[in-house]
Amino acid sequence: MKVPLRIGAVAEAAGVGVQTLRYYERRGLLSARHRTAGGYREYAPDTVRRVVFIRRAQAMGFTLDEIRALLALRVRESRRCEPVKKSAEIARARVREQLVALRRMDKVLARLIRACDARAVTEECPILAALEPEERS
Amino acid sequence: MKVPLRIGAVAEAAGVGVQTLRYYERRGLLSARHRTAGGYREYAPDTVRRVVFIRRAQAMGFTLDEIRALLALRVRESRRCEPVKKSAEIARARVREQLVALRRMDKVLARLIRACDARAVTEECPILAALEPEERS
DNA sequence: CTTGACTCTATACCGTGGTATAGGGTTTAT
DNA sequence: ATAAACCCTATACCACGGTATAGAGTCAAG
Repeated sequence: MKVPLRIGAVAEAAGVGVQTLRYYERRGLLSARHRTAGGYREYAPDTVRRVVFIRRAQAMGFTLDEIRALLALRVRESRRCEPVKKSAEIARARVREQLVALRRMDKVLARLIRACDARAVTEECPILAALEPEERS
Repeated sequence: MKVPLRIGAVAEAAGVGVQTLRYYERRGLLSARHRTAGGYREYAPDTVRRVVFIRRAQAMGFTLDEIRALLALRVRESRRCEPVKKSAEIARARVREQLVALRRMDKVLARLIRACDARAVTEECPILAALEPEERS
């Protein structure tokens, strides 16, 4: 693998598509330091690390905008933890909110599915009944 | 409130926007039985119930496509529970998958945030460090 | 110097569930 | 008869994170 890398090599090494890298560039998460005379992007080898960083942060629930901020922090002030921690706390709060909503859904669905099994043959489907506005409650 | 209802009355009664109702129509969840000479949609009063049904099902994690199927089932064979139950089980499986992923995210984030609090002043930010591909592990 | 693999920009499109806007027509009360 | 309030279609746009396509140019090996 040669230095500097071209977009295809970076993409393959990081396990993403080339379109994705250009998309990250548009979103401000990535930039090619140089271009060849013909306009080809040339990347330093540590660009691959940067892309892997992005994918990992995504997997943890950070948005691309948040990751852009994290990357800026990483470059500019790697010893100050506070802003990064704040970002992580925001991401975690979002995650926990979704957890609460999903747990509620899971409970309701589980209950309805059980009701289906328990119902008598002549009764209405309990799931559909539960979705109906009370018709003659 | 007159019968038949116009789109604005249905929207208000169900607590949604008129655009949303037209959107549901395009998606096949709703249809106006008649039109006036001038082309206005006219709805039966139980359309409001139908829309409330849709919103409730959405709140439980069904997609609009799934809800369309539920509505068809509701009309055609309200005593047979099986296909509805199957739909609910698919929805629940999706919910549980997301729960697993989110719990994992929550754990990782919690650990990293704690690590931030625990670290010595001279150390690198543990969150950023965790996102890095191992540089010299 | 040609060929094939690669790259470039620009633009459109995907899914999801809508919302907003433009430019018009209808209904109903006064 | 007119004006307010409502409705119509069609189209574009929003977030989000990309993917696909068209049409052109470039690079490297043989």
